[in-house]
Order: sequence, then structure tokens, then C-alpha cells
Amino acid sequence: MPARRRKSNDDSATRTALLDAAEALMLEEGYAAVTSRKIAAKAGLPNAIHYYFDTMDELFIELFRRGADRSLAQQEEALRSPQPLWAFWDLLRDRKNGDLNTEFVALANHRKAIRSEIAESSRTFRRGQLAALARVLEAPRSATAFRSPEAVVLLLSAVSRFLIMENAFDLDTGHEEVVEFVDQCITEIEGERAGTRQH
Amino acid sequence: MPARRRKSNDDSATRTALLDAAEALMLEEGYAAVTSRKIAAKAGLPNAIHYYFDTMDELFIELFRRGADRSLAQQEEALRSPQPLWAFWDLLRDRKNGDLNTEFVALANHRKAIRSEIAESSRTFRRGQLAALARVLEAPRSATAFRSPEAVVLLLSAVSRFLIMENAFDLDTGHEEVVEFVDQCITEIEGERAGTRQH
DNA sequence: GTCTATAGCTGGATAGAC
DNA sequence: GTCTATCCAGCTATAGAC
Repeated sequence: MPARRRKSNDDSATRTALLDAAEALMLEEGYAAVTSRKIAAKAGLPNAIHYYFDTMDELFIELFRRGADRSLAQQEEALRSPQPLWAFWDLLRDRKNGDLNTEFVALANHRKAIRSEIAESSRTFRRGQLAALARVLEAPRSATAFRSPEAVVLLLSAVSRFLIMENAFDLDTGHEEVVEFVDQCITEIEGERAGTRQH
Repeated sequence: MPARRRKSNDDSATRTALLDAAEALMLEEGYAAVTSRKIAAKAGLPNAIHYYFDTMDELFIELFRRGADRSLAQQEEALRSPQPLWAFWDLLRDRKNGDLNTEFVALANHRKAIRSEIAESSRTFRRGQLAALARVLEAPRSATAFRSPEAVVLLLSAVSRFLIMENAFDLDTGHEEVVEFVDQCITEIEGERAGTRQH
């Protein structure tokens, strides 16, 4: 059987507009607001969601992939920069990616098709991170405490996601302190940050 | 107006049974499966949810508070133990608490009443953690890298939640490494772990 | 006091209109 | 090829049965 039925209208402008509306809804009101009726209303288009997407699962998966592709490109750019660790940390802390991701993780709790999509995508992201950071940590100036790229990548990912999550609940106890701590660690590994912060 | 209407049957056995069923459903199938019909079916009781709870929000809030009270008691016990940092870390990594918490955080995305409940509860937990760990970190043997209790608490919380979340997606790259790293850090601060691990 | 039946809404999917 | 009308399921909440 074919892995996925391909439609003739796979890249129509309408389809893209529907995905854009779905993404906006997801960010503004959460995934629960992403229903066929609301997407069409938001896009100002007739409700023909099921003409463009077989099921809502298909729509969500496509939306996720579109965002993941975008983010992966950003990540590769960051990891190619002169200070990959600083660039990676800044990217992780970027609110826009984090918020969408949070919604998809929540969505995965009750849409199994999304779950495997996220897992597979996460592995791809992690592979790229490890390949790049292994090189950084091999550099002679690296402190011995940070020899394991796996641990460093996981720590940075965990902290950034936690900060974003807590922000959503208006919590910020310890945020400054931990950011300062991470900044110090990165400085030890990669030297002072060159250039300006994005946020 | 009264902040919350109090019912005569606030602690009836039926009410407790319904909360138990709701909790089990939440753990087994996710919060989306926690509907009035399914709770009643799971409990083997007639569907009189709205006799015992005015709204589903009320049920969820009560379920959250029940779990939070239980967890807070566990946390206080852990922080009173001879090795509060080790006990705290073990508690954080306990799957049962983490899984329920994950569901409530997701639920908060589309139930605003839950959001403020979680935020308030988090502040209470964090206060207790900081009070206890500030004492631990004052001890002379503490390495200078861990002077900020806010940062230490946040790091441990972030890492434990991230590990639990990734587990739900069958991801475990770097998990061993980071656990080993945290164990080393705790050993530096609080010495070798005495006694046995719970998991 | 406890539970049942049902109203009223919203959603995904589909048959078929144009 | 594009869109609309409608079906049916599942939910919360309520009115009222017993």
C-alpha cells in the first residue's frame, strides 16, 4: 500500500493558507482551538478542510513537518556559525519555536500519529546537535566537566524547555540565576559571546 | 459571591471513587479521556458526576489539589531526610508524579482554571525546595559552582521533567550520561549517596 | 438525596451539489 | 475540481424522575 495518498492539490495556495491559519490558531489559542471550522473561519475561506486534507491527523502532521523543516534549517545554520554553542543556546531559547513545540508535545498525548512524528523528528535534530557539538567539545580549551556532548545537549535542551514552560505559567524564580550559570558554562567551553544577543 | 460553593457531599465515598477513577483514566489514557461518562464507567458507578461536581473544571481542580497535597507531603519528607538533595532528586525522577504532572500541564493549555492552580502550587513547592536547599548549599563542602540554590533547584527540576517527557516518546539519547553527571554534582555537594535508590 | 434522561452544542467526516 | 449540506458521535450541563 502507498505510505500516504498524494493529492493533486498538495501545494495549492489554499492549502498553504489553511496551514498558516492552523498554525496561527495553535499559537494564539492552543491546539484545542485547531478545528476544521475554526481554521476555515480564521483563513476567511470556505470550510473545505476535508477536501485538502483527508483527516485532521494529516493536517497536524503536515503542519508539524513544515515547522520542523524550518527549525532544522535554523539549527543547521546556528551550528555552522563561528560559535555553535552560543548560537544553539540562543536558538533553543527562542520563544516562537518553543511555544509551537509545546503545543505539539501536548497534542501528542492524544493523537498517536503525532507522537511518532515528534519522536522521529527529535532524533534527527539530536543527531545534528551531537555531530556539531562533539567537535566543539573536542577543542583543547574545553573543561573536563563537559566532555560528554550527549549530556551537554540534553542539559541545554532541558533547561530551555523548562524556562519556556514556566514562562507560560508566569513563573520565573531562578530563571536569571540559571541563565547566568549556563552562560558561564558556555563561556568556559567556547569563550565569550561575540556579537549581540537576539532576545 | 462565595469563592467556591461547598456541597454537603464533599467527602462522600462516591466522590472519592470518582476522583480515583478520573486519576486512573488520566494516567492510562491521558486527560482527554477524562470525561464525565468515562469516569462513571471506569468507577462502575452511575453517571452522576454533575451531582458531585458542579463542573468538570471543579473536578479537575480537586484532582490536582489532591495530588499536589500528596506530593507536597512527600517533598517535605524528602527534604527533611539526612541527604535532602539526593532524596529530592530521586523524588523528582519518580515516574508516577511526573506523568500526572505532565497531563495537568497539558490540560492547562486549554483549561484556564487549571493554569492558575498549577502556578500557585508550583510556587509553594519551589518555596519549600529553596528553604531546604539553601541550608544544604551553605555547608562548607559545597563547591563554588553551586552557590545559587535557585539555579540548582531549577536545573534538577528541568532535567527530571525533560527525561520523563522524552521517555514518553521512547527517546533516551544522553539520558544515562546526564544522570551520571547530575549524580556526580550531587555527590560533590552532599557526598556519596547513602542507602539504596528507589528506581 | 441520588440518579436518569435529554437538551443543546461542537466536532470530524462524507455524500453529493454545482 | 471545489465547496456545501448534512450525518452521526461524543461531550457538558440541566431538568426533573424517583
